[in-house]
Amino acid sequence: MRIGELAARTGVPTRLLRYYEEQGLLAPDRAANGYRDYAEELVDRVGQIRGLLDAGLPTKIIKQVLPCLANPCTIRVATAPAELIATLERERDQMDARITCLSRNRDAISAYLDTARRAPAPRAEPPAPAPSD
Amino acid sequence: MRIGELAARTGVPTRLLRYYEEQGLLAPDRAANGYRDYAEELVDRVGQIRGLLDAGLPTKIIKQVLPCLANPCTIRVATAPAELIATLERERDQMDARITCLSRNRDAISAYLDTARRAPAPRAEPPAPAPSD
DNA sequence: TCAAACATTGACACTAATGTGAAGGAAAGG
DNA sequence: CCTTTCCTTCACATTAGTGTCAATGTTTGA
Repeated sequence: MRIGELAARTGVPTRLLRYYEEQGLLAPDRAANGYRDYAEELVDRVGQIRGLLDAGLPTKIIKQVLPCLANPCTIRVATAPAELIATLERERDQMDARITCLSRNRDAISAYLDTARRAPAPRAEPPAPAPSD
Repeated sequence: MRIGELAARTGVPTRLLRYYEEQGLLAPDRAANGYRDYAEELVDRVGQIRGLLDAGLPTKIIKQVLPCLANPCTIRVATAPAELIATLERERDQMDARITCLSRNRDAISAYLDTARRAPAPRAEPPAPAPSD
């Protein structure tokens, strides 16, 4: 499919799809006229890119991670030198840390919301600057 | 304590501590000479800020979230108008999505690492361009 | 067939957010 | 006095994402 259709199906602007390609995250074929030609599975790929970016991973890392996640069944072990393994391990550990931090804070927010909902929302008061507790 | 000590204890450069203050995430007192005077609990606060930033939350949101998470025991319900509640709910949902995405991909990476480790790391081969499966 | 309407291309520049570097000056303390 | 720490301020770096332009390709309808 061409870039317009992919944009429509993923909700990602054409401009951004070209940007991702520039960053090495996508590598569509080219038609004879120079138009990009996206394979069907790139629809999912774009979603995955969006998710990872939104999760805080930089494009440089996503570029390294994507090839390992593209075909879950056909993992390309052959393309994994020790260097990449190390990068992935580092990244996985960072993701673990991120998940932990996010979970903790999400729980804290949830707890706050629970408490706040129990009390009636008052008219806005001046922010209490750390009550002496 | 002064900015240098806080930087030493948190590992966050003084420059960045001033930046966070500029963004409204920290509001240390000032000594007579103009020096910033950080309270003890701001050590933890800085750690929390770093975690949230690394988790992908923008400073603008952290600024709203922090007051609710600062004193887990002394939650300031009074300062939570409906608007803030809505913001927090939105943010919590986004954090949920982020956590889900991160977890999924972390698991995928882990699975890849497991497989890759089972096979000997070969000399780098040309990247297999999506084998037909 | 011709032309208007629309999609795609590369390219340059720009914004917003996070983070750094460095200059120039003032305060603290030996 | 001299060094260290701190102050403000301006500028810069990086990353993700957008705006826009002129040129070319495609589609469609008169």
